[in-house]
Amino acid sequence: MFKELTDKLNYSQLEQEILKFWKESSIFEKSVSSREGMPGFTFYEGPPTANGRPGIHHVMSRTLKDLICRYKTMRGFQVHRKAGWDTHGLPVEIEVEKMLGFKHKDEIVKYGVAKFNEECRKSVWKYKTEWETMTERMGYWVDLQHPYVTFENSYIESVWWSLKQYFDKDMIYKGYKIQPYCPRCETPLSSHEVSLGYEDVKDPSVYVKFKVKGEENAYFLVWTTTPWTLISNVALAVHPEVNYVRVEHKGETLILAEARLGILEGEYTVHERLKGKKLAGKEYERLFNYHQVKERGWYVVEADFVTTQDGSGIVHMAPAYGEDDYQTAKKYGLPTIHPVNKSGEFGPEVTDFAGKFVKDADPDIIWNLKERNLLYKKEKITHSYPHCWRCKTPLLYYARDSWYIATTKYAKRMVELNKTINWFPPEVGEGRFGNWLEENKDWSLSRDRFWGTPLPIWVCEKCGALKCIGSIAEYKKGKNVREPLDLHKPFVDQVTFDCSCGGEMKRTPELIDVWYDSGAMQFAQWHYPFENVGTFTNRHPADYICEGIDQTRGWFYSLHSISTFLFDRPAYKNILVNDLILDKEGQKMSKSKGNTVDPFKIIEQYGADTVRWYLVATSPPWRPTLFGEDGLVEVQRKFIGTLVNTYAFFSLYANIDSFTFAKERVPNSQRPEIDRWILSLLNSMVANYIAAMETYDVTKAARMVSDFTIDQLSNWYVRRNRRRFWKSEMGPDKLSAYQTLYECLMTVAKLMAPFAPFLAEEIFRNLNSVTKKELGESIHLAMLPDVDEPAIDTKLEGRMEKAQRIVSIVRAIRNKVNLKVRQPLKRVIIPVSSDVDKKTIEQMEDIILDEINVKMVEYVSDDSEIVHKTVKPNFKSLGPKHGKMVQPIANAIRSFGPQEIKEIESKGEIMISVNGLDVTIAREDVEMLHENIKGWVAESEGDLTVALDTELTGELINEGFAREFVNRVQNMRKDSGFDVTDRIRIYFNGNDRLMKAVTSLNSYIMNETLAVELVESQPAESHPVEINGESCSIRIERVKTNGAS
RNA sequence: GGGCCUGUAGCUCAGGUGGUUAGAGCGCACGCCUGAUAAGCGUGAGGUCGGUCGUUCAACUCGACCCAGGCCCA
Repeated sequence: MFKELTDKLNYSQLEQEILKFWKESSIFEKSVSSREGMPGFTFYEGPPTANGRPGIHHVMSRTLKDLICRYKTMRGFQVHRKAGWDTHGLPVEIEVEKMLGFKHKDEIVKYGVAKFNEECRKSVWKYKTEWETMTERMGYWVDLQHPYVTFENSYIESVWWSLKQYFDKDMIYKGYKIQPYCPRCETPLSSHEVSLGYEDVKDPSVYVKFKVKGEENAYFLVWTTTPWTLISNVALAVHPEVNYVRVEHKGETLILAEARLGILEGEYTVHERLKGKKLAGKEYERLFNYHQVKERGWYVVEADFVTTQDGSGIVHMAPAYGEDDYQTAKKYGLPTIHPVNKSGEFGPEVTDFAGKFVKDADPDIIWNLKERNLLYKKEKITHSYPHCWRCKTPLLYYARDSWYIATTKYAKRMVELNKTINWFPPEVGEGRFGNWLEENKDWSLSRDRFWGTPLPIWVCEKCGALKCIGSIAEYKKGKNVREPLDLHKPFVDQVTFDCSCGGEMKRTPELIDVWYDSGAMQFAQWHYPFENVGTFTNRHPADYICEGIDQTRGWFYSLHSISTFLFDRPAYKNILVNDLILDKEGQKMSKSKGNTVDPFKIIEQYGADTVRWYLVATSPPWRPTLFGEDGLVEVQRKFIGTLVNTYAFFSLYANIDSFTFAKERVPNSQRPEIDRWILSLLNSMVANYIAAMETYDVTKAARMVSDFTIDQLSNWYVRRNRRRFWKSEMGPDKLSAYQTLYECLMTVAKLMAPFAPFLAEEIFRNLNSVTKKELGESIHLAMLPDVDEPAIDTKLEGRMEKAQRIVSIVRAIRNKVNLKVRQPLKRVIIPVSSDVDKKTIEQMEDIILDEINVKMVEYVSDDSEIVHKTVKPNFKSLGPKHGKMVQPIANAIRSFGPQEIKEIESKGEIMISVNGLDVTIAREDVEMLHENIKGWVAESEGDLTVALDTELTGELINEGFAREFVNRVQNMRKDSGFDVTDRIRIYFNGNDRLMKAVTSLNSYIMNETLAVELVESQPAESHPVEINGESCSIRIERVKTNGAS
């Protein structure tokens, strides 16, 4: 027996049962082990950061990861996928700090770094459980039993090994970097944290005069919103190509960009116009002289980043406090002045403002300038400025000591190798990622934190020599190595080495960027090169990775950068990028807005299949997806529900008929046309599906499966063929019907399996448990079917489409003239232009007639008098031939009457004169339309026209009554809860007209309703029923019989 | 300020090597069909295919510019 399902299925419960089956039968493990010896397909898991609960967007990317892996498995690949956890970094530290109630970095030191890191290590697993639960529940198959964990010694050892490769080639150096920094928390923030804390604030907007050296009364006019950085000014920057002017204004000479003259208040006279590059090198007088420096400064430099969008077109440079400033200073060898301590206060040497928090010193500095007549004007400006998301302190940009990887040295190679990667969509690879590589900057590697992979560089206190440790073995040669080994702070900091100079080498205190951790997973996940060298060789690069677009400059980059340097090849071959999930209003989901979606709740409510299908089918992954529950309801009702119903229909009748697919497969050639049609469509779909999947167009693939299932399989094939299942005797025709529907269901299940693995499994197992046609115990061990090329008959597909269109036209006519489909009609008239045309429709006649409840099709040759034809210009063919003449010619064609049309049909062309020119119009230059048929109700759609004979004879009316009668009886059967196979007795009574119809067609009625007897009576409990305006009463009762059918 | 993406019906989305009549689903109204279907079908209302300019016989489609939204960067 096939297990019977209903569409009232509890999907969540069903999924739980399937999860149990997968677990108990180790199906995931078998899906890998059963492919031993087959070609490999490697997936790299981007490790989730373990600092928060999984969200719906994680369900999205995990669905995409999973479905490609399942698909490849079903195509015969052995798919390797190892789970991973990103366990280091500031996010973890922040969680722990919150837990311990810390507000300052110092508190961690006081608390003890060892204890703190121990808390971090524990904190990670708190979230891991939730992730694992979600992963499992949604059906994401990844090897959770053997994950890579970035804090494990073996992982760190691999990371160290790779850093040493860089170090040995002289690719790691120490330099300065401008970093956003919270002076209150005394910590630099990552860019991600910075983006959390933008707020609109009012800042001073001041125009300052810098006196030009050697010129009387002449000043550069300079704009800034951070007056406190003026203490550290060392240069002014102009754009070399921008026009600057020297103006006479209120008795002074000012220099500024011509485009910014509008900022001057009052009259001015322009004396000179010159390009920025002409100003380069000009010296000016320092505003403040607190610091002595060696380097030359205080002159005009050229810089491309200068704009005339705001300010004066001359930019003040304080290399310690701005990235652009810093880069420019490096280029020109300018001095750096950094008089601010770690709390954001001026040092004692800044005598006038010493000890003041820099932002608070702004008004004093402005006052100071004003007194010295160096202030042009002062305003307020509102702009968005980053704040610490924890304590709301405005962030400062500081130059800080930092270790770098010289990625710019191999950036070109990264660009080249990127071109060999298949990006989906391609524009992310070319644009966002490609441009990023083109503008590559050295990788700032170090972090001044506690919980992370320590930078394995030891520095000699005496001679400054550097030593990079690349393995645990090397590390153990140091002093004070503690067992058990823990390659974290503070233990690594206690280890020292002897320098050849006799000095002692101590570790530089920094950690490395967590992005390096995750980027190293391509080898560190197998502890390469210390173990698994072969595994690494076989599984690098990855065939496939998939993450959110926010990883472009994160993981996508760290993988690519490291791989390019270490292995001179890309880390991944195919990459599917997914965009954000927004709420249904298109707003970003955020906890503060309260519009986030709890994935656990959603999955329990709708089932993982529905959620997965919805996320993939609703819009391409690389486009932002608007998440709305209405969409989930629709997916479940339409696709999932329809499929379950189709299966339920199949199992209901297959069980009645004991169909088990035991008999041999009926060859396609011996199946009825409609079976061959659906099988043809099915195979066409398989071909299209594979093509879409191979280019990672998963949305297209999913949509075609659901369109096929809903429109063609359920609403046409099954509906058209119901009678074959429940009416006819078991014979070749019925067998063919069962086999065809079975094949469709099995194939649909397989195609949907990567996307909706649970229901696919249920259908597969239900089907296969009876037929045993597949060897595997799970659909996820099965192979996708090959395309059965000979089964594809595109002509047949075209014919059926035509039939469907004819049916649709007739329904429209019936609707218009108010004749319901239950009323049989005599004939339809279809004009045909050729024998081929006629034959095409003839082959579909049975289907058409049955569907529209009409007795016959009458074909009229389209040159018949009654067919009213028109022609339409075919621009596709006329255009290239006639160019500019096309419009007048088109007008001439539109005015063709029956004579011209006849001529063009018989001779294949016609000569006409347009604007005095002779033009030949060929058959292909026009589209022939049958617009109407004289004397009939007709409708057209495109090149198809159908007319309906609406005349009703007494006989037809009788038949109409009979069909209505059957309909009422069937409804009563259903309402009474009778089995589809139950025999019944019908008692009925009505007026003469009705009685006559019912009696004359009683065998038809009995046959349709499985009635053994049709009794004319006036029963007491009969139901009053109205049929086409006539009243009658009907009662039915179940009859006991021996045996079925 | 830069890069990329998006803009098609009230909503969610298709479509296109340029061809004159732009589609589907949801929602609304009316009608129909139904012994698998809380489904389906038909009809109606609903579109200057974001705007301008250009290329072309012909632009929703190609190009330039602009506007709006999003993401990333600065």
